[in-house]
Amino acid sequence: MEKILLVDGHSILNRAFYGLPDLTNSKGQHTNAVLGFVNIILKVLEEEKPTHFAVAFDVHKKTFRHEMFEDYKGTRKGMPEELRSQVPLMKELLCAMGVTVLEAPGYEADDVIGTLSRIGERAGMEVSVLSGDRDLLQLATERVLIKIPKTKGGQTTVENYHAEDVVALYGVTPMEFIDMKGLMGDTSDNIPGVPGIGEKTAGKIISTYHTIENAYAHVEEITPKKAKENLTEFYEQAIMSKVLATIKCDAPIDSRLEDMVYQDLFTSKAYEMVKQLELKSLLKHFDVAEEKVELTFVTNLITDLGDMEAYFSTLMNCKEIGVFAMCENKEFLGMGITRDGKQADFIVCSMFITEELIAQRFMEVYVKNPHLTIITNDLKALLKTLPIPSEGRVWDTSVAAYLLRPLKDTYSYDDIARDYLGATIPTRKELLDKMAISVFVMQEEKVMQYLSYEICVPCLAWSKLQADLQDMGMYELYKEIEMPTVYVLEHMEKEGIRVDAVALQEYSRMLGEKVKNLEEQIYQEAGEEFNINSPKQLGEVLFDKLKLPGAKKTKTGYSTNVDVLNKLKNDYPIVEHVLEYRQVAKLKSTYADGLSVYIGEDERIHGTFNQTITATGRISSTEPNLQNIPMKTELGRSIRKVFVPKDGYVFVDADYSQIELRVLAHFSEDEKLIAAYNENQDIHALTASQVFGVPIEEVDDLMRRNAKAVNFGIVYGISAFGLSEDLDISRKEATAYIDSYFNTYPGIKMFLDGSVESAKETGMIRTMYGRIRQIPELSSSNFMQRSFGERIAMNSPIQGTAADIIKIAMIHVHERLQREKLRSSLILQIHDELLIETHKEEVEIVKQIIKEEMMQAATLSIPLVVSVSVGDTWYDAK
DNA sequence: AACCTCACG
DNA sequence: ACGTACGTGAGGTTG
Repeated sequence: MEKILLVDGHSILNRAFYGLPDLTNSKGQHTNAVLGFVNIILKVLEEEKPTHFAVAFDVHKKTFRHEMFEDYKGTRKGMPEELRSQVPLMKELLCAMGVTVLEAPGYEADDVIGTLSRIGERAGMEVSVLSGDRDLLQLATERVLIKIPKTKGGQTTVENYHAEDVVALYGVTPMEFIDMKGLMGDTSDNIPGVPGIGEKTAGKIISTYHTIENAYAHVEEITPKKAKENLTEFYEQAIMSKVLATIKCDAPIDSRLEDMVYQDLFTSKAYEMVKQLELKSLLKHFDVAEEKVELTFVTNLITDLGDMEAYFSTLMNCKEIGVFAMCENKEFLGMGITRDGKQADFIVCSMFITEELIAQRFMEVYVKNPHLTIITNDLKALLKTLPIPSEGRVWDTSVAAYLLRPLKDTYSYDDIARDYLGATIPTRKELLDKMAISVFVMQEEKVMQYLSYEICVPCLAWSKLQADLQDMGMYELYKEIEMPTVYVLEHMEKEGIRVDAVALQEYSRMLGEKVKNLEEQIYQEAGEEFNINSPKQLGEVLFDKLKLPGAKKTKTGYSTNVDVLNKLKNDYPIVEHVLEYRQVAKLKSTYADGLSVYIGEDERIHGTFNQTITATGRISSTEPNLQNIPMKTELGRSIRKVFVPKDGYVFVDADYSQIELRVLAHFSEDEKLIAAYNENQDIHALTASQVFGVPIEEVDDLMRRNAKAVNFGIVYGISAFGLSEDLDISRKEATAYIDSYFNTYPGIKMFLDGSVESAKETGMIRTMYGRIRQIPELSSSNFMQRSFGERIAMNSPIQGTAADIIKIAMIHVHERLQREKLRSSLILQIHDELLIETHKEEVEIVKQIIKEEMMQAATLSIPLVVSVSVGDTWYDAK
């Protein structure tokens, strides 16, 4: 028998939207509702196996119902933008899938579905209706099945209702269901009903009298009294409500049933759209032979010395090869190479095939074959064993993928394969779990599969990545800034920084003593022993037991952070001691003890610098983090005394003066700010003078401090709230500061507004050197999310450009130190600061180089100012 | 694993 | 009315 499935488009899309977490593609388009919709209909199609299929949508135009109630459906006009933008996409995708999309001007989707269900019934079909809206239950008959999806514990199940099921559940027939609703009303649909009659009373009345009219005829018999009175008084309204609640079954339908024949949804048109939307999980449904990427590789083990020699000679004729250093726990096990992206060759280390030999042979080939291009997904790792010189013939796919989508958290081969080859392949974890790679397991199927992926995926994906970089105008950024940066970071990691382990231990011991004393004192003041490190226990002691004022709540309990405690510390000694305890404990655990475990045999710490982490283009530092070594307090700062150069060397440290504000001055072309920088004025004092309207010589410390906070706030994407929190002033005052600031520097206001505006248009921001960052938050309907997006749009071009500039400086400094054959080395980058371990004989030249290269890294409309200092420890070199 | 707190730019 | 300053990483507690 023929069967038609009718879907209530808006209600299902709505359910999908609220049922799924937000999902955004790389262009900033929200896609969660579309994905959820498709998943629901696929499930139902599978269940129902209909012969005909159509989806109905409301036309967003006033219907006659609006004329009766002006605010009718008022609740729906609040549809969030993230959902609204998905409605046309959904219709388009359905059309691409060959599904009939029904809309009737002046009629709700309900009416269209009602009409079609009657047409289907009359044509002798079975009818199934899928909707999230229980109103549709009135359409149920013996032949019309209403299906309502329900989410239970993350699983979507569908409830099915024929006429008898409606009777069983509500005690009324589907037709009576309308009358029932006429009585009880429905706030979400703005159907008034009769006051004082809810679901229970309505059910009782209708199951007895079957219609509102009949109930009215017997109104004297109705109980309770209240219902009787109200029905009498509001009878007209009840009848009107019934009309409103009635789904009309006479809507004009353009399409014919024959047009609604259900056929294969996975057309090539739909495939294109799903790909555009980046709904990866749907791609598997498409059977597009040429597009469906099957990634399987031939593997080949090379364990014989002669075979290796022969293999390397074949590389003399190669153009592009994929390379992977097979390592485990910093031990080199062999080299993986692919010449065509189809076969993965493993050169395995042994007694005869040593790491050095592989590296030597490989380098020979690289030098002799100038057409050879090397592609890898982690160049910095590869360079640890293969010191390939940077000649513009080496490409890192993870860095390329990072530039294209800097918000992703990983760029593993499986990410690259999915995003650039359209292939879903198992991750390392899925293949190996916790298994370690060794030469002994290298012949195991899964290990070989894993290695093949690492070797071949970058090789296959490179052309697409390169094209995308070019399309996005980032190829130069990639080639001239990001790739050279890989080499500098690798160099810094290899060099490391020397730490005096004995001095560090002494520092830790000293801190330990302080911690002990503070602990005892705090216990005494609290009258009990508790875990001071536990915000929960601390909060209870301070605010419950000792009844201190100013308790602020977090999600889980009292807030005990510095801002809260600082306000109390002058009145309560215990609070001051807790603050001191916190500071000392942090120094001991994170820095003194935390750092000591990283000191290697060579007395040095070799941290990791990450290039594909931050959203803005900055570098990050891990294991340990060398970019957050204390500086602000003397006790903390003194840890820098244990960072020492090797014998015969000193530290030369250079940092940019206010690079972000200078970038802002350049971008905004604000005359006053530019003039101030050109005259090398004290920018915070000047800002204070302008904002507070006093002559510059009368600016006091507090005014300058406040102005400085405003300047910072501007760079962060100013908000009155943030500034008021930071300065502990009222919102009103903060607003006044900001207004005054923008009056002083109108160019800045123009620039920041322009940044937000263009970000809203394009969904992304761009730095001076073309780096992008997508900002999906900008299209959020949530005020907080959207405001966050706006602040990102103001801050990221500035922070990102500063990050670009220091990368350029690093590259130039490093190259000059190398080119001039100096013994000095760049060893740290802390966002606007570079640290060079400098041979004592090279101090002057290094000072000159670093200053010059940092200043000249970018040409802005104002000078880049760099301050340089020299010292025997990092502490002294600041 | 999530949360809080705090170190840096 | 909403409730945050931008970008990070690490250690500790808690469930």
